[in-house]
Amino acid sequence: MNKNITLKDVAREAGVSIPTVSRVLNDEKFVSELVREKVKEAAKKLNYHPEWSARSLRLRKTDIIGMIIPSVTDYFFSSIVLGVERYFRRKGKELILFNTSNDEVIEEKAIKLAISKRVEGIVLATICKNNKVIGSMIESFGTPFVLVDNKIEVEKVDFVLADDINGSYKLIRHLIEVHGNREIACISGPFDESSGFDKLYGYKKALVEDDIPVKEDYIKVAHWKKNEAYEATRELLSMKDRPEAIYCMNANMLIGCLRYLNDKEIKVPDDISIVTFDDYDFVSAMNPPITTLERIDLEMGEKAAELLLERINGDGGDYKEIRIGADLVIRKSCGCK
Amino acid sequence: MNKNITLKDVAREAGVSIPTVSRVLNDEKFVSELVREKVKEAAKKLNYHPEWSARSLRLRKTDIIGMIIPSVTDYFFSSIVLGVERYFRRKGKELILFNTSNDEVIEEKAIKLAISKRVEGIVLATICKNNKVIGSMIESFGTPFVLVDNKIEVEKVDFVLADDINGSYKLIRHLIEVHGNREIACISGPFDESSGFDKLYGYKKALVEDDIPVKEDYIKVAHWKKNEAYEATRELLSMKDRPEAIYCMNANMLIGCLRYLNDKEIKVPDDISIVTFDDYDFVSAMNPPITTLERIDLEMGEKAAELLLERINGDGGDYKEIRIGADLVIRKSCGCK
DNA sequence: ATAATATCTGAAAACGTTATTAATATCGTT
DNA sequence: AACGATATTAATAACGTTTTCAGATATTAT
Repeated sequence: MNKNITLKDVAREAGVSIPTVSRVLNDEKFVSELVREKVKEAAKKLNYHPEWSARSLRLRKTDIIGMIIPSVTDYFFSSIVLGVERYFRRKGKELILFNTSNDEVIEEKAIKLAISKRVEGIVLATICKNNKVIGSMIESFGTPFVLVDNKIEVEKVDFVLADDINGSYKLIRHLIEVHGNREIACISGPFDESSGFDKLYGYKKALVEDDIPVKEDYIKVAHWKKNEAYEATRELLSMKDRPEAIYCMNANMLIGCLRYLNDKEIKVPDDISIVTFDDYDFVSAMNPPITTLERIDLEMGEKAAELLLERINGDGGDYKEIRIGADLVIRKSCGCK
Repeated sequence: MNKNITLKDVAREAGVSIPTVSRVLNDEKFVSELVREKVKEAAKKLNYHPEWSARSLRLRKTDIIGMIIPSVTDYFFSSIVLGVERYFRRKGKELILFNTSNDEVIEEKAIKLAISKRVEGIVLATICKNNKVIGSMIESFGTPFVLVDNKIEVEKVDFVLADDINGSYKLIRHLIEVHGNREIACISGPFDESSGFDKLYGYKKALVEDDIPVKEDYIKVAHWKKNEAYEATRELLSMKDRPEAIYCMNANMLIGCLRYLNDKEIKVPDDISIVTFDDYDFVSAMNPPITTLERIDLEMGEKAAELLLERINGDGGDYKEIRIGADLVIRKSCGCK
């Protein structure tokens, strides 16, 4: 284990003072070519790496961004992480990842931890619902936040959200207009999360437009979970007025739904049509491929990162709420050829 | 933006000296109950958070781990990230994520960056092949490394790897012994990566055991990629001696393969059998569900984290190479009922 | 009562960097 | 040749913590 090389060592090697080395390495002006060369050479020779905690202590900036998500193995969130990471990598900032495992307590701790690590900003996909805790935490710190995916009641924060209402609306309208479906069920997220609420709103809006009654029995809340969606599908298919189509509001619930259909050898789209909100690689590899909406997760990640950086740099202006829309991706599971 | 509260502020508030506050907050001995209470109260009142760059500068430890992977959106890697994150979270360490996008140059930069950030250790899933650059970089730094997924020629490093040979072997033996298949093709990773090489080795070993000739035409290298696997599947199915079964060596290539089969409406397992190496959520939701091996990615992540921590703490002992094995998960795509 | 010991507290230094300020060298102009 | 302006360098302080180390106080033993 070789002892760390510091500016002091480089300075001695190059025969100059410490600040001069610092100036060279930070590409500042007011240093002669000769010295510049000497210093660079010495730094290279000694294999110098700056001590970043000293730097950030002095500069009062860490170049670190916090990213707090429920689950990195969720297709949706890992894509957002990619978008955020990619953006900040180009800007010379690092990403610290916090995986809350869908646990509100862990989420709270993660926020506190991130703050105490002096991250410059936080991208947060919260699972918090009506709970005011997170909101007041956010407001009590000076650190900028961008919230993705879910909207909660909190001031002075930017939002990057999916256009849940219109996405749902488009999917359901397709089933109605093109396939003449009227008996359309949905496997839903919880309504106390904005994404669940809005997706349901879009679903209802599409039905109401053709005076199709909204049957409460057709709305199954599966909390974005595979297992619950499996069960929900079972219930839907055992109804006497079995639906003609099922709309899954996320990829996990699609998986649960399809598992049930496979187990019972129920044919898609002959026996029942399926549509889902999120397009991931495997969605198009299904048999049949599933009709869905374009992917927006990467775009959401990049946009969130962009907003956060503006806010960090102090030129964010008014707080924004950005909705990212998506067009239909029509495949076969809805009955299209 | 409220100015940061420091030990100094807390000390003044509590009417004690700075070191005393430090001692209280770090739960050290030699401080009276009275003072302890006063300080804690003051810290809470002022909402004190330690300045972590100062702390790590003084303590010469950062509590930060670097995690370098090719792609966080890959099912395999995101699970490893989860395993690593979960382990280190419990140990009070943070995870900085580097996504190299399968680019060797970015990977090199990521390593250097991680080192200069003084991470205490690095979990690396390298895409490096015969290239000696990464190896010599690793050896030149004092920072502990654990390499996952891929093995390269490098000293003084721990490895956590899948038991690629036996996994492949089990899958192919199942096709041979249970289904009597002899014409078995594979869509493979590149052979200059250990995981590709070893998986191919297991595949051949299984064939040779029954004196089944290894046809080079049946081995298609698709570099773990969806698109290339799509093309490979096309080629395989247009051969005059079309195979009875295809073995996909990772989930991405499975997706590409299935996309082609769906496009051409080729039935699994009636027209062709399919097996794959990795089990992910969607693999069991396919129609039919795909026969595969148990998931080991989470275990790999946790194990890698464990080894790295031992190494950081200096009680790692001899360098290890750990192989994690997995049993078959038999579903319907191989022809089983 | 005194000495010895255990317990508590504060002053000062150090970690490695950058910013400020001051000092020196260089140059062109008169 | 002397002056001021400018370019280059060095000395020093500061960022917020923890770690000596020494001093102070309380406790116990003699």
